[in-house]
Amino acid sequence: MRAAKATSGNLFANDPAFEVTAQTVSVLPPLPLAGPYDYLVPEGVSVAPGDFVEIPLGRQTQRGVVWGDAKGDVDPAKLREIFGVLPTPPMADVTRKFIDWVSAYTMAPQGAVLRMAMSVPDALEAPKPIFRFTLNPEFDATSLRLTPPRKRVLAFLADHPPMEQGDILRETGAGASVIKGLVDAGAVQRLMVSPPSPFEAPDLDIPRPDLSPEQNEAADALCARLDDGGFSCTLLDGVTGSGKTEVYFEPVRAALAQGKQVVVLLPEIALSAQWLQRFRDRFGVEPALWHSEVGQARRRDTWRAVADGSAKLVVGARSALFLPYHNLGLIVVDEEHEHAFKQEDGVMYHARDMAVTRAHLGNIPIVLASATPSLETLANVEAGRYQHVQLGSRHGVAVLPSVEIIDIRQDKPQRNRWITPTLKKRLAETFANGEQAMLFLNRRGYAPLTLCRACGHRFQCPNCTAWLVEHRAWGKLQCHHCGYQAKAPDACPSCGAEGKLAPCGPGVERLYEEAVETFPDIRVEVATSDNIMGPKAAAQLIDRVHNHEVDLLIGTQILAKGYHFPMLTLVGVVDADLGLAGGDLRAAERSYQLLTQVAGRAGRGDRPGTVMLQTADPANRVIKAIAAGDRDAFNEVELSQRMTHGMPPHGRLAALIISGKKESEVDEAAWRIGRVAPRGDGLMVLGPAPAPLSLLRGRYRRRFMIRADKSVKMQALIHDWLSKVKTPGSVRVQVDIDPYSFM
DNA sequence: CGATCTACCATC
DNA sequence: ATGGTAGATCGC
Repeated sequence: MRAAKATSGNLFANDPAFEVTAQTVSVLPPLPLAGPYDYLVPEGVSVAPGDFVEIPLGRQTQRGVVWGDAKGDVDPAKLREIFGVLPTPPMADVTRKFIDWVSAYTMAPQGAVLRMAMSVPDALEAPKPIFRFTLNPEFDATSLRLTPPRKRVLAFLADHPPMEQGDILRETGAGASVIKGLVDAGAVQRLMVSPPSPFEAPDLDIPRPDLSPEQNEAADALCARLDDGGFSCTLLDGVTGSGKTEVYFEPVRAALAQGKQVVVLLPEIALSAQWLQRFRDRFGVEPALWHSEVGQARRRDTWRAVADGSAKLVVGARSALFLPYHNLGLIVVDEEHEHAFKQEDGVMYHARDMAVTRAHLGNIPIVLASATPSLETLANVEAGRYQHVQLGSRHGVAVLPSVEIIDIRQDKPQRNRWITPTLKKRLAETFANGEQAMLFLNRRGYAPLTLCRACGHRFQCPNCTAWLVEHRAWGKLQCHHCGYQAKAPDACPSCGAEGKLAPCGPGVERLYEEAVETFPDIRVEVATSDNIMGPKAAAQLIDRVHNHEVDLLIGTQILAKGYHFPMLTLVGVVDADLGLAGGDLRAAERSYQLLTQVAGRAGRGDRPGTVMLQTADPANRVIKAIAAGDRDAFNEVELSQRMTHGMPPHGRLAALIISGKKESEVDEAAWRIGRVAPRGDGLMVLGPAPAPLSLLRGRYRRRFMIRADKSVKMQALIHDWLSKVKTPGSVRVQVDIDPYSFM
């Protein structure tokens, strides 16, 4: 506990109804309560907003953050005293404002948002001190019995700064008892020091790498935004391979040179080993990483180092936005169009949008980078709210791949085969030239559906409205929504027929089988989230492809990320139509982005690349736009379609998800909510409808969709709506502002 | 009829 | 989140 500071005012001082002498404050614990609670501050202790405090709550001890003045809306007799102030640097004002803003926007309780900023309870404890040893200058050595180990230790300490025990032992070969003996004798002093930050300061003297004139111009433009000071949002827009990363490293360096902290948000950071290498090359150190795979102790150290300002550079997934920055000077959101930035459970927020708000509140610049910017961001550029920095050409000599369309209705693969004759021929040529190829199919497992040819039985997940996917490698049937697994049976569980179970449709495992059969002499590897787990596996795979130990890489969307394989010249998209169906608002946009990213894998070295799209609908506007390489045309059509339907970015969307274990209760609650649905101009409420996954993880689900004009106050509207209905506790009502998933 | 389970409610 | 409480359900 920290010692008391000077005392500040008293809230009830000017209210004659209360004779309260003690200071009172409101404290927010990281719990989904309605809001902060009021507490008394003990005599002699003073707290300020942002302080981390320990408080009694019910019969337990909780931690929370002093949020501000007491609200005074509860009986003063109920107030309890704060236990004390924790030895943690106080949370910055801007962080608290940000949490309030996110809470108001997402309609999640403030405490639920705070929980994301206090995700490491251990970090609030004082860090464990470490001990260092040095010579005692006042010690009279004449009476000391000098053994050889003692001599070595004393000599070592004489020409070194204070050292930790482990280092001394290693360097001198002495035992721990030698040091203890010297300390007891008074010859050596034990100093208690706070542990050094585990994060080295970035090296700002590494010169700017050789950038193209265009890259230099873009980098200077971004640095200028930083020099201007204040909030700005800039879209860094460049095709894959144009060197966006190296460009935004320059404003990062500039912000660091101002002594500020910087955060770079990446989607699926765990797999970006190549990005980290580029980072190391530019800044000479490891950044502070923040994502779900960082271990407990490292998390704690990182949280602390961010809070005390010693971690200057944070690279992380969306949750890194909620770290307790001390002095944040720049935010970068790379691959800003990625849907992985949208959190779909707990507090439902879009990290890119929240990042823009965070920059706004902090009065600092933010850079959004993408080769395929989201329509939302493009609309903001068009409206003049965001600035636009464009990188037109690929860096170095690489040229953009040519895109060819294969009409699978004309150019048919054999039965239960998925590679068309044309693609097969091109693959053969590629291997003959000693080059590499990639087949992209966004479907894990062997086959997406298994059915019985005798009785028509289909294997369905017991917890979800979804088919079980066969994973032949594991001998399992698996649900991709809830993780349910069952052993793949030989006989049909419905009719008992043996050997009648048939896989339907392709997955990457099945494609692998076909590839090996078709090209027996080439080396094929499969890459999906099932076998590439964590950064090490990803790095190893990248090495094997780089060293040309792999000729053909087959995989799902984890291959779409920005890996750089110079010898990869052919990309085959096995089913370009996947993801276009489904009636999802962003299906076309997402498909365009994904296929463009995949196409960007081809021909990044000095050899030109080719992308072949297999489709049953060559006239589709998404397919045509990719083939033509015409992003603007695609976006224009897509934006005008959204406009006519009042969809984002022109209008606003929200979803209500009503779920529970008992279907009848869920239906009842959904019906009652639907009965009092708001109506009005510029507003449309659809529902209740069974969600596409009407049963998910054992919970029945119904959905409402609210579409509103920009002028409608969506949150207030939903708040009023839901306050009119009381739903039983067994039914959960979730609000999803700006939904991305329509399942 | 007491033991156990569960829905609901409050926590400053 | 977490722990308490008042009914509901369970077991004998």
